[in-house]
Amino acid sequence: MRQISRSRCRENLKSLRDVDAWCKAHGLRGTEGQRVVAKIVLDSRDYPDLDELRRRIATVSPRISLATVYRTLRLLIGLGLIERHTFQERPACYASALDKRQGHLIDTASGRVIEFQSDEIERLEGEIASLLGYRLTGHKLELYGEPIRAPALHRSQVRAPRSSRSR
Amino acid sequence: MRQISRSRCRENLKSLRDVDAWCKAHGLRGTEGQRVVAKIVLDSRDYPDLDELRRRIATVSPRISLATVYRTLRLLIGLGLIERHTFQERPACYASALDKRQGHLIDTASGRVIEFQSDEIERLEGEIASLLGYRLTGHKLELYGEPIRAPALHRSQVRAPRSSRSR
DNA sequence: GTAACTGCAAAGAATTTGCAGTCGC
DNA sequence: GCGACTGCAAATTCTTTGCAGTTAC
Repeated sequence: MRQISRSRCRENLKSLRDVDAWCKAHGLRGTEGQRVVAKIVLDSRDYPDLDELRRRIATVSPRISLATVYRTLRLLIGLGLIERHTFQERPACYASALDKRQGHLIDTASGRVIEFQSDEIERLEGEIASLLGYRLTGHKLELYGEPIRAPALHRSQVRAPRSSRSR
Repeated sequence: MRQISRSRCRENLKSLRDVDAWCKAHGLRGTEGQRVVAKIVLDSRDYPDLDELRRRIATVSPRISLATVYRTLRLLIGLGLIERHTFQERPACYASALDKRQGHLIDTASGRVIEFQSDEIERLEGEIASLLGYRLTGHKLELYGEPIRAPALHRSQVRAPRSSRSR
C-alpha cells in the first residue's frame, strides 16, 4: 500500500494554462468563472464542500454566483477533471481527478480525507468482477476510521505531564 | 472471494417477531407502520429505492404516509437493522444490514446489485488503516461493471442456437 | 453575430419537521 | 395519562433551470 504524499500529490496546474487549453479543446470558453472554479478545486487538497469552495472562490472573485459554481463543477466533472464525493454523513465535496487514487480513508473525528493506493486491492477487485461475470468500469473504496493515538492530538495536549513521564 | 447466494442470503425474519422484539427492546413501539416498513425492507433482496419501497408498502398498508416511511427507515438505520446506500447516479436505496457483506458490485446495465465478500480485501483494508494510524470503524466497497457476456442474459437468450452446440 | 457564459430568482427533488390527533401500554 | 407514533402540509437543503443580459471569438 502506498499513501499519497500530500506535498507532491496534485500536479498543481502550472498556472491555469493547462486547464485553459484543456477547456478550449473541449469546447469550453475558459472564462474567468470557469478558470477560477477550476483552479480552486484542482488546487485544493482537502476535499472542500460547496460552502468551503464558495468561500475560497469569493476571496478571488466575489461576484461568481452559486449557479455558475454548480454549472462549472458539472462541466469539469463531465470533462473528467474533477470528481464529486459524497462521504458518509457529510455534504458533497469536490476534488481533482487528475491524480486519481483508488482509495479514501476518512478520519471520522476530524473529517480529514487521506488518499491511498493499493494495487493488491485493485487486482482483487478486477478478479472479483470477472469471477462474477463483469468487466470493471469503476469502483469506490472508502474506509472510515478514527486515529489510533488518542483523539485528534492537539498541540496543547502534547505537553508532558508535570511529574510523571509519559512513556 | 465468495458470492452471496441470493436464495439463502437474507435470514428472512421468521415472521416479524424478531424485529418486533428487537424494536421493543430498543424502545420502539413496533406499531403496524414500523413493522410493515421493517418487514418490507428486510425481506427485499434487490435494494429498492424509496419509490419502490412505497409501492411495496402500499400493497400491504396503503395508508402509511411518506413521513412515516422516512421516519421508520431512520429508526431502523439507527438500530443497525438496515442500511441506506447511495450508489452512483441513482436514488438512495435501502437494504437489510443483518447479513452485511462488505462489497457490492453494481451492474451498470441493469442496475442489479450483487453482494460479495472478500476476506482478503477485508484484511488489506484493516492493514491499510492501521498503517495510516487509524482504527477501522466502517468501510464501503463498490464495484461498477457491465456484464461480460452480452447484456443481461435474459432467459429467452439462453436457448441454444439452432444448429451449433453452445459450449 | 453566434453560441457559450453569467446572475438572479424561481423551480425541483429528496428529506425533515411542526403540529395536532391517535394509539399502545 | 404519557410518550411514542402518525398523517398532513409546510419547511429545509441541495441542486438545477428559465430567462434576459453579457462576453469571447
